[in-house]
Amino acid sequence: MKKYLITSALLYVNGLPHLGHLIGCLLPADVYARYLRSKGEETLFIGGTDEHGTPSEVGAAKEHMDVEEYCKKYHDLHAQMYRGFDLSFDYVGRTSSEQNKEIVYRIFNELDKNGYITERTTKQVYSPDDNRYLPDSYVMGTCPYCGYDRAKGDQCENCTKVLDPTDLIKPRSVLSGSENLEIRETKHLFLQLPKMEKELSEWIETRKGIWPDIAYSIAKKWLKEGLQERGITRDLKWGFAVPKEGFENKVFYVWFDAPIGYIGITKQWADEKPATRSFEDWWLNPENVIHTEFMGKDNIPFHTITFPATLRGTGEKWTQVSMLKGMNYLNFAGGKFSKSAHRGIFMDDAIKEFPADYWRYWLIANAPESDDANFSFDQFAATVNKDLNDVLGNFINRVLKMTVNNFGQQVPVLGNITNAEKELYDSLDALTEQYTAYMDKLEFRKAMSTLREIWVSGNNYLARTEPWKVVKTDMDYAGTILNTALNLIRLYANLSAPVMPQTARRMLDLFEVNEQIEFPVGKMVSYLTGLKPGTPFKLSDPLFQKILPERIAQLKETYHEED
RNA sequence: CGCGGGGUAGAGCAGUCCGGUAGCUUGCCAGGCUCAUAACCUGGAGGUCGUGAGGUUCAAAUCCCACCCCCGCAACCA
Repeated sequence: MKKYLITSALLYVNGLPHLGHLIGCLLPADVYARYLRSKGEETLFIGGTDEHGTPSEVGAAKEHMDVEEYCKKYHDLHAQMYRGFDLSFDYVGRTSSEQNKEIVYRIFNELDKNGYITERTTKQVYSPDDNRYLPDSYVMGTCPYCGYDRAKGDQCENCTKVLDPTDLIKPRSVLSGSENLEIRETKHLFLQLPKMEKELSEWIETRKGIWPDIAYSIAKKWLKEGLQERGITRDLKWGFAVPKEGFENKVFYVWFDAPIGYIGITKQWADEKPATRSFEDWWLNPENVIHTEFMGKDNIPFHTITFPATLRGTGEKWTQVSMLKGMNYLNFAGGKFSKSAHRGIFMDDAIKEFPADYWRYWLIANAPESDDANFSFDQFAATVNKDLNDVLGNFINRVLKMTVNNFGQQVPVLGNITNAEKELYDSLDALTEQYTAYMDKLEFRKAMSTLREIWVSGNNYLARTEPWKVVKTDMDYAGTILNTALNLIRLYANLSAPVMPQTARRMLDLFEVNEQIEFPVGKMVSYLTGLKPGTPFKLSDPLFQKILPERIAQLKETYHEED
């Protein structure tokens, strides 16, 4: 039996994650992981924070903290928010861990041995006043082409020309504003991607039609333009020291050690219980592991080109990515979410406003799969009110109350079934098969639309059988209808659990059965006759609450949503 | 002519690969039902499918060409 390895892109530790990060990788990965587990598949779900690099050093300085302390602080905050949203990671690790260092060194040494690492001297901007080398984008100045005075050293945002820091007129440091800059020569190590171009190209070709278009086409684009050697070291302090003579005072570039972090974090997980776990089972076991990666579209080149090249270059049999889900961006009120400007909705605020499942359902049902999507409170409220309250919540409520009023607080006896039940079974067979197919293909929007259809089919069944009338003439059949409807609640719990784990648990716990979540497969009739007659159930408050117009207006104001 | 994605009812989307009477959700209107969270079920109105009195075809949202608009990316901000 193959087993499933699921990784969500490691978010940069600087600052707090917002809804865009949540839907970009964390949440879809979690839904998929929960789906697979509930089907009984052996699943390992890995996540964590990406910590090395200039932004961490700068961020730490701003908060007058030691870099390590700073990263720990934000790592812990991230992890706390992941728990708040019920993200079921098996381990939330760190790219700065000892385990990752070990793997990074192992991979680097293999690459070096195999001739994929070369040295080259480059010119780099050094700022004595900041006491550091500056990445190109940390140098600002006047664009020589358009005269824009806030052009960055890698590109002018005004005229879009690609620049070198040395092109800028009156260059200055973004950090200190100092114009006292030097160009220093510095030696760096480069990964020879061109050597692997052909091999990568052939492999990517096999992913056509399997990966989403956006992932395949971005990878193809890079290959078409021709791969270039890529620097994997930096002149920084915060990072893994490069284990090579002459480079001891340099560290690996974040994009070299970040994806390797998936492996390092798996080792962190394994090291907690070395008797029963090993990272080799997952990462050096390509024949038996299906690896699925989730990421935002900006991450696609690194996951389709650089990271696979890094693993291949070692000559070892690392587990490579099988399926890759690249998401577009979620925008807020027509603009972008922004960490630096703190614009949009951040995960810590979101969880204070509404239960995790409200967000989880809306985000997955509106996932930016084919294009960038927008978040607005009007749409959010409309979906929560209609799908969750009216269609699902109200169904559960009406069934429970009707049963209590006619049969007491227990599941009535299932008597003879009629065409109405047979047709319900048939339609649910078809719908759940479709739902499963969409989940397998990671087509989340379509999966949610099908799940909703499944919920609607319950209301439809009641409209057709009219149990409120039947109770007056035929209590046996009325019991059969309500037995079926109660079983639907249990079925819905199991089907909805990957997206709405808390709600699903509450639904299942209405019945005193003490069951685990289990994803329904095969013929639905067995799931619709599973509750034993006489099983007691609870009445509970409605599962969801509507978001009223005043609340919407208030939220728009609090979060500065523009119309 | 940098590259990629997108432009389909008021809103949000599917359909485009493999041409064949334009579909879903919401909103709106009407009817049904009255068990339920003013909920549920059914029906209806609403679109010259970005533009081109373009091309191919018996037939184009779908294929080809040109142009326009929006979003993102350009390898040192993850």
